[in-house]
Amino acid sequence: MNNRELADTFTLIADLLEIKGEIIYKTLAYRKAAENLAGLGRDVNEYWKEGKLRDIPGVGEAIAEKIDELLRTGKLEFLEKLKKEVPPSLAEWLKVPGLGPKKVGLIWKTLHITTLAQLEAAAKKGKLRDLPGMGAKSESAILAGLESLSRRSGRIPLGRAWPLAQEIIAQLKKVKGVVAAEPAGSLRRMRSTIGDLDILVAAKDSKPVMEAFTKLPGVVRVLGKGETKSSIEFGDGVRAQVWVHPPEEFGTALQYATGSKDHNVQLRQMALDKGLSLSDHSFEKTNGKGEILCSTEEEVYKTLGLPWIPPELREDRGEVQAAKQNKLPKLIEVKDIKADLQVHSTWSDGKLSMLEMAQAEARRGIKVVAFTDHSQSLGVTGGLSMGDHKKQAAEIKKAQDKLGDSILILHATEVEIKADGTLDYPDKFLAGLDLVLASLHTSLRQPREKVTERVINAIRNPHVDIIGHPTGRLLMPDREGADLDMDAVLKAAAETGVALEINAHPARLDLDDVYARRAKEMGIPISINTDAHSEADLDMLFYGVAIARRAWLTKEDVINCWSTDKLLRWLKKRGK
DNA sequence: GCCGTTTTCGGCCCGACTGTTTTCAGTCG
Repeated sequence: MNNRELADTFTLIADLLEIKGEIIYKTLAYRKAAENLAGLGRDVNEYWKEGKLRDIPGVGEAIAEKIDELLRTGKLEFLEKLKKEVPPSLAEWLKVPGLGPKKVGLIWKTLHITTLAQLEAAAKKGKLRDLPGMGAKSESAILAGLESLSRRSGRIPLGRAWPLAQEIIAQLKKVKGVVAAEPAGSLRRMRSTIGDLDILVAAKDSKPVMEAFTKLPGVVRVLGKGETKSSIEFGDGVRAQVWVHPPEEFGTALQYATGSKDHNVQLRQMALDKGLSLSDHSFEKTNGKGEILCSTEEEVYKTLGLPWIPPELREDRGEVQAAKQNKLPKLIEVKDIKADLQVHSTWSDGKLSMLEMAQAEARRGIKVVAFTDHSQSLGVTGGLSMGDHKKQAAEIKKAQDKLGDSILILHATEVEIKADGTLDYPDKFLAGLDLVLASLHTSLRQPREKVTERVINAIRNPHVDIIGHPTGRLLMPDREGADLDMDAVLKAAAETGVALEINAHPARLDLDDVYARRAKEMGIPISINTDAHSEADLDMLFYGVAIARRAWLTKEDVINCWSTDKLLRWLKKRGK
């Protein structure tokens, strides 16, 4: 069982316990443990082997025993018993917007139904409205929720949420009296996937903002409309929520709405230690009268005696401690990136010629571009034969002459790590290229040992410089990555000094922050690349930088920020 | 069920919004 599966198991336990009516803090404990397992960045099996399960935050005696049983036997007696008490299909009901554990429990216990289909049928027959505490409105809300659930497809990729949020913000900024409008929540923290879109607006009068917000184009449902908060749903199931606060409270409000929840818990505790109670409105003095208003986030953190913490770090992963000690990293920024080491041209599946692409890069201040067109076995992309590379080299020479010293082109390849674990070109050939990036595109569903071995083979190849999008996951469309033993992969990378990529394309964002941070801690160089196939793709770089920032990376950690000399020396030392 | 420079028991965020009610429960973030 891997981290994800364990996390899912504990989430299921939490759901079922909540429906059963167990005290809320017990279910919270299971959820907390599940969250920490999912975001661990290290294989739980490692903790288990070392007998250190309880080092995992949120894992105490009872949950450690359950993890142990799951890892030993693949089963959990406790859960099997629980499933007999509470039908596991009821956990699905909790995903219906507007349905919580209390109502699920009530409907299940009184009507003796357990599936979503039965729930829908009951609502349509008007059987829900007579239940205690429910009426015709809650019944139609459940039907609307069921419909909305069928439209939704889980979390929204950042690459979809971000542009949509920018559109909404642009609309809201046009409303009279709006002083500021900003993304908040996981969107502002730049998580690779977002639950709902959170937006914060500063304005004295909230009414016109709420009017404009609930009438945005594409809105199919208004889920709520109040004085300080409203939420809407778009046709594709995406939900957005807006808070409106007066400008003098904007700092506390933005801080609050940005989260994460756990980060905020820490700040509130710090506030209490100072005799202050922190809310989205202000700091209130706990002893008597008086409050401190903050119009900016800087003031909020300053009041707590902290430097401002970048939103990408606010995940309760040690950032508050680091801020206290004034040890926050100076996070990488887009302007620090001087090289793009995975770019495609018309030689394979790119839209532009190498010259056009290099010019587009140069316009964006990039000094080195590596053309990593696909290798021969990836037929669908028009992968290059070794003969093609000779012709490509000639074209690079021509393009370089035209470009002068505005930008340096590297003759590179995105070489396929084939299903049998070998690379798509012989070593001798790879040795002649300026840069070799090796990636998985095929046979991602191989068993863990097999697919891990493929990647490690590539890492151990002396001619490979970078592993591209290491897990192969896709966010748009949603496709899980290979079942890699990331501990083994990171270990091999640390030993050989090969760089691991954070692929900036919003469809990938691979590595994600958790592994990128571990890679940094292990001294593995990171490479952030656009994987651009068109000029528009070049402007997606900020997504990759955002993931790097979430991973606490500085410009020193990322080879794309190095001077051209340093980068070339590094490539040379790697046996080129 | 977890956790502890408020430490082995007693907290664990809490306010906005909605619907079904007449003072509150459930959901959500």
